[in-house]
Amino acid sequence: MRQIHHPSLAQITLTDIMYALSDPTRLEIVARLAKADRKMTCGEFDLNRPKSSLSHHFKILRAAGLVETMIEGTEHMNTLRLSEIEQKFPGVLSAVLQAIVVN
Amino acid sequence: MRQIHHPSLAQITLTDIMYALSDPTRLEIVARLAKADRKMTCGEFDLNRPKSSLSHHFKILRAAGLVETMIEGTEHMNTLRLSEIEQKFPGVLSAVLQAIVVN
DNA sequence: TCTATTGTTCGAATATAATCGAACAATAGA
DNA sequence: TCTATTGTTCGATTATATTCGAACAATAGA
Repeated sequence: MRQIHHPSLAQITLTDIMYALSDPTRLEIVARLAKADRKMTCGEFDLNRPKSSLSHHFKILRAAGLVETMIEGTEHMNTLRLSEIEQKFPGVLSAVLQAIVVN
Repeated sequence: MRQIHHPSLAQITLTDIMYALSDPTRLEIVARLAKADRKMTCGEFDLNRPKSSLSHHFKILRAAGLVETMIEGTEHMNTLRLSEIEQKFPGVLSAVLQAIVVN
């Protein structure tokens, strides 16, 4: 477990971002992270799904570069990489987040 | 053939949009349509693929609400539904288009 | 050292998507 | 009516994703 890989800004692609956001569960996770604006453990999002399924979705969010996960004890603390994504793709993620709130 | 179904604004979902934009070929089609800013036939995008594959991608773009196709003679004229999508999800598609141009 | 907690990985089943040739449909124009 | 043009639909194959239980790994705290 120990270390978790995160892509650098240069490695993040628009298609990966779009793909990660095309699943309702993942979109929900991203929305909750944005709204909370703090580190959240995987368990806090009590979506109605087994651990292994959630772990899978977090893996995709991390691989896309949307979520950063830092290990603190036995917990995995997740944050949205909002400012970084905004730097690379200005307006994309912020507009998506706004769209989730409104719609 | 005759008529082609297009979703109404109310039927368009963010996840469908994200999914449609997660494929490089479709993203390319959307980018070309935006840049051209005019009606384009399917054949004009000479992507290196068989007709049936392109037809499949256009179908998904239409179903997501991104592309409108009007039949003129034997040709199918495609346009981006940019202003409509902007109305429902302000900033999302325009930011994506900008990101394609820059990156 | 034992146990509880948190999350990942594995493996297998199921579902969804991409790809492309061939056949088909609609229309324009000769 | 015949033919060329433009795309769609069908059907089959291959590739990717999703889902979830079970086993595993890392750590904290008793």
